[in-house]
Amino acid sequence: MLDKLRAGPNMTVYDLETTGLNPFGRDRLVGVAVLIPDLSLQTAGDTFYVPFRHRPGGNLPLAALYRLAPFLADPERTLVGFNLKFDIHFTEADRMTVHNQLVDVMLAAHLANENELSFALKRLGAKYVDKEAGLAEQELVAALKERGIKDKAGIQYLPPEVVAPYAEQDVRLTWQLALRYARDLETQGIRALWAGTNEYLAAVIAMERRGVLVDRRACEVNLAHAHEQRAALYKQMKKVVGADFNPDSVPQLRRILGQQNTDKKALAVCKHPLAPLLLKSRGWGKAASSFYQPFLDLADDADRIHPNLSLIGTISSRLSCSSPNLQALPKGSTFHKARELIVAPPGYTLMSWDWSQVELRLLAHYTKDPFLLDAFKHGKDIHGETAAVVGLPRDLAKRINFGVIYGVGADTLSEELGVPRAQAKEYLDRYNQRIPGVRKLYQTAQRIAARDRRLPMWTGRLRHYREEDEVHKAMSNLIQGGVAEMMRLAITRLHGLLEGSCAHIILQVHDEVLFEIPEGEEATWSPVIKAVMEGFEFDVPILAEGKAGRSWGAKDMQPVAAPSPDAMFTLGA
DNA sequence: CCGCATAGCCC
DNA sequence: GTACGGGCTATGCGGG
Repeated sequence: MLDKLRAGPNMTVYDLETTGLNPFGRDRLVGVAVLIPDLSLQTAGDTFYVPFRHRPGGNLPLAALYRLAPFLADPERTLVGFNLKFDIHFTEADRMTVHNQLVDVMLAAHLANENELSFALKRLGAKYVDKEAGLAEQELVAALKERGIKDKAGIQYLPPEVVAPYAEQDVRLTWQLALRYARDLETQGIRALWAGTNEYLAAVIAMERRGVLVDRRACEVNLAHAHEQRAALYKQMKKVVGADFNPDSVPQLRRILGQQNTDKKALAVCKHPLAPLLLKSRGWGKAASSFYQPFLDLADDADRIHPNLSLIGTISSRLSCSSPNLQALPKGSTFHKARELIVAPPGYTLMSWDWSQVELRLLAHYTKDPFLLDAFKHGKDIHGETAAVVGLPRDLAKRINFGVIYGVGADTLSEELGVPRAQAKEYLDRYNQRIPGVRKLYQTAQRIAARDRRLPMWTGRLRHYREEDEVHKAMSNLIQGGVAEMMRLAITRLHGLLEGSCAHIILQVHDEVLFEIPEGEEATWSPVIKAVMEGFEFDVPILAEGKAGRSWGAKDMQPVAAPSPDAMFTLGA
């Protein structure tokens, strides 16, 4: 195989079998499937399956695995795979570094159609390559079952010759899909975006691998405290109710409170003596079960959490985040102290950089509305200006500004603002009268989406519309997707600039980037980060603000003195 | 065991 | 009459 790798094209199709799903824990690769493609397309290419950790034996020594290392480290070579994040994490768990150019077929599938019901290799294979693409896996599952193994994680207990046909079919499917999507994306005119998202993938893989450091001791203390609080509150609530009950059961609460709605908003105005206790109990419960406990469960031996950052998790091209969802950590309240648990390692500072009102700025760019352009070009307070022209308090204006991006209607707005429907309608009418560009963009975007069944973001990325009833989201998609594309470009650029240094990107939260910066290098990197994040040529300036501290918690973070970078980096528009 | 409903957290 | 965009997770509950 090594000879053929050397003699063949500078391209490897690569797929690993593993003992499980967690490369940051105890799971390791079991075998390596490789396809050496025939770029003339005369043949299907040669496939190999090399076993290393099968329990029945028949393995090659790990020394043979490391002979792949030079190929994987070669920046001139291309690595083709399906969900390469997975394969690369496992490759690196065996202390090999991947510096190939990446081509991820799963990302192509998402670019081609973000509405795809499943992005599983077998499903896409069956749909676009071969109806029987699932057969090899069925045989594999049957072989597992014969041996009383219910989980695919048991693949290591099968002999290599049983696994090989399955593993080799996966690389074959991957390659066939790669060819199929190359044509598809070419037809759609978005082939270049595939290269762009593959570069971004490399940055995301690095973020996941580094992960974030959690303060384990503080997690344990907070968890115990939350449990104590919850237990004490239950005692009080039991007295109020007069019997045992389950505070997590909505049907029981409905009976006790005598009302249908038991959510936070309803409880806030509920006169029942149980309501305030229940609110507190839920607060502590949420903190314990959604944040403190998962942090402890998911942290590795070095107290680092490696979240799953999915590039196919949203239709808008944002990242989604799971295990845990670090994009949804509470910003701070009486109960939740989750962000404070994300801390800087010794010798480092955490830095957070976020864009200021970036969605509204992109909205200004698209609408070209004089009011919005003027406000942002002259650094005015956008919510204050909106309040002045619409004729309402600033905090309500702020909420209208967020609402219009989503295409808010009078009903929702009246609920949101706590004013009568007629009043909300009046606000919206006045908004549209004084700032007419937004409504116009809403209609234009919707018209294009309905007519073409697709809508391009400013980078060319497409949002595809299957159903007519989705096109009302067009403007929102355009703005949210547009910001996500800005973030993709900024992160890709920053990843390149930080490579080889001791400063690292560790997380991205839609319009915010979190860094670990070595102490003393803050002033070195701040201008670079600021310049990249502000380096967009739209019709209004794009601004980024930095904060730094020992944890991600608001009270630990201090503003970073804002340097005025030259326009060293431009990401176009 | 799984899907749905409800609740709650984020941008 | 329609109409607030995009996510993830925990828990309970009812059907199979």
